[in-house]
Amino acid sequence: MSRSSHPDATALQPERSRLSPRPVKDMSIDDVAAQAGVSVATVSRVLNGHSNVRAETRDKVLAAVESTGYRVNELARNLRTAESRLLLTMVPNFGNPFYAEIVRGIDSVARQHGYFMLLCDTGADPGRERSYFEMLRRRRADGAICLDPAAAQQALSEELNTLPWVACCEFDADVGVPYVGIDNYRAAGDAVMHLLARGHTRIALINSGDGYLYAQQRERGYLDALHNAGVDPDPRWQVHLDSLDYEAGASAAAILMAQAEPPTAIFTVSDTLAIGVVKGLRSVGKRVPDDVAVVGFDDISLAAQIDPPLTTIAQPMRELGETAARLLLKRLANRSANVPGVLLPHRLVVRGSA
Amino acid sequence: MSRSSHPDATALQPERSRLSPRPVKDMSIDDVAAQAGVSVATVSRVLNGHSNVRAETRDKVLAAVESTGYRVNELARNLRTAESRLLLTMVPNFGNPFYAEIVRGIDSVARQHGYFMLLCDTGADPGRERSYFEMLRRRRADGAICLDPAAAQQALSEELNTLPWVACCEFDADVGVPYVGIDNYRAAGDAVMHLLARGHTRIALINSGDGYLYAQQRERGYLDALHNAGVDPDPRWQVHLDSLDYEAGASAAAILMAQAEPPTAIFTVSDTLAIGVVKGLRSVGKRVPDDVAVVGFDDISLAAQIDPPLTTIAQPMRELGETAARLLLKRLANRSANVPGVLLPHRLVVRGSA
DNA sequence: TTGAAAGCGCTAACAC
DNA sequence: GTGTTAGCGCTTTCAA
Repeated sequence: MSRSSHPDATALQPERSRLSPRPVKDMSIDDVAAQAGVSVATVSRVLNGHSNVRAETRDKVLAAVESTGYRVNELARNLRTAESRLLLTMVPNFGNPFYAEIVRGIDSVARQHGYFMLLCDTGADPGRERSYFEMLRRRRADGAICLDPAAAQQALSEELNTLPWVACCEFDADVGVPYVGIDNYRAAGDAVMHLLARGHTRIALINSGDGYLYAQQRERGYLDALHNAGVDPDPRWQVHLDSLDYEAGASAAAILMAQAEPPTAIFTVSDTLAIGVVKGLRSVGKRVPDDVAVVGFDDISLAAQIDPPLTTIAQPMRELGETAARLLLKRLANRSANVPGVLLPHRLVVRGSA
Repeated sequence: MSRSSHPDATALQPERSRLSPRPVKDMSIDDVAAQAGVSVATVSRVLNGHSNVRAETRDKVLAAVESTGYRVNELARNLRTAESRLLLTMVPNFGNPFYAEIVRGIDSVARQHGYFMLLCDTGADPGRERSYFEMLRRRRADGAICLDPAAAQQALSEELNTLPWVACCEFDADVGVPYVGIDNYRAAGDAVMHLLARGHTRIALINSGDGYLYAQQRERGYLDALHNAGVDPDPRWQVHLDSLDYEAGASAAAILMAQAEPPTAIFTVSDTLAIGVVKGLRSVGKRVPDDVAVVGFDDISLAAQIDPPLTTIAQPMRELGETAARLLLKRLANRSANVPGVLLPHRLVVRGSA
């Protein structure tokens, strides 16, 4: 039986008033039962909001709970009900502000359904990632949402398929794991077409490592958009970075501009990178957007704050998180439910940088 | 007899790799014991690395674990050992990059000691905060680290004292809860003295809400530093904000500059605010630092990236987190241990903005 | 409407 | 070194 279908037990356990002293030892359900003069079964029923309890009995139990300062031991409850009510969220790097809003979306849906969310920083390390999936196998968590790159690929070769998890942002539609994300190919195309429409043809791409599926998809979107416009992309303008942080973007931009024929526009697969690019450009004396236009990706809250404000592809981060959580919950509720993959819309946000 | 050892079981599960068949049903320690021809106690000993097991027996058990695909059920283990091995970390807002590195520090120490860390976003809401403390009482978590403002104050009036938690960054030394933080009073003084040394006397303070202890401490540091220099602080230059985000800083700066006698320097209690201030200043045509100098607080990684790079007070964020985790672990190991309060050093980092 | 009792899967005495 | 067994604190049949 789902606990969330009943009134929250918290409501039945009011904060202890200052008048009633703290229990000397930990109270168990037996103590409450003894105190109320009923059986433990009845206490349990009251705690879980079952209706088949006489009002008078319920009051006795509640009074006993109050006077003993009893708190349910969820360790015991979890064992009995065989669920931990914990959801894992795996992110490659929670210092990256892109994830913050997604995680909020997940958290809010999880809480609404009586789950807690455990945020796990994997450092995009498959080893750590696996250690978190291991938590699922050990019943420490009921399910997981993975924003990490490696998992989707590993799911092909391992029995990760059978575990209750969903992919968010990073996904492989062929792998049989429920997912939510955006159409990275088209989003990248939109960014490039915006730059083309502004008259740019020497358009660089600053990408993350190839380990990321989205990196591959956005690269194809970039290349195809260029081809469709009859522009021949210069391979020297495509750079892959291991890191998404500001510094990485800054130095990549400086290196790009040191070329004989430097690009006049830079498309970057993340806003954090783009912010670094703007700084890097400035450090070599280039103005944005006059000398070089910059387009980012994600639309983190910072994007509108920098100088110049960043033109970028907005991802619906909150919805991404909420949707991921809903898919997972659906899967948890019914293990054999056919949970779909879903693609959410992106949006080009034009600001000052391009 | 375990069904997965039957050849047919594999054939019935085509989606799994044929190399390592997974169990059809969940294996328990009894299944492993049966498979290995030993008792459950022996299996438990092997699993927990006890030394008093014959090597030969150990191998038998390990082989049985392998062949059954057994995973320990930590729900059961937790009930038996009466610990969840989960630590809570409560932050008012995990979108704020200031917390990211602290949380990393906590996480790394926790993991080293076999604990998982659950990150909780309280939104600085005492209600949500209490619901997390409630998790402690219900044995869902073993201990907590709180970076939230309200807890310290509440600890005075409630029996929060008796719960296993430590305060980080936001603390009240009088409250009897172990804590780690910096000397906010002196740090603010250092920032103001730097500005004074640069010749400023019209120095504004953009502070957060009074609910934050650090806000009060930094305000006193600011006021006293000014007094000590014989400067009379203009009350119109002290603003309190509900929010720490970029927008809040931007509009506060604009309003400050609209005064008849606007300040020539702004000290801000957080880098995020300071970044907003720089943008707000720019939007009303003021140059930084030529027209107005800006000093931030925290030294988040972004601080060095913006234009101009931010002068700020650096907090040792990683160490703050690591120390908090160690204090908590110490308290958990020995409930009656006398866990101290600790103050870590801050540092003025001079960059371009002041 | 209530109670008695059987476990959930594990660890740790205690016995051999 | 290894096995037997008694719980950990709860939920949930099943009977009354």
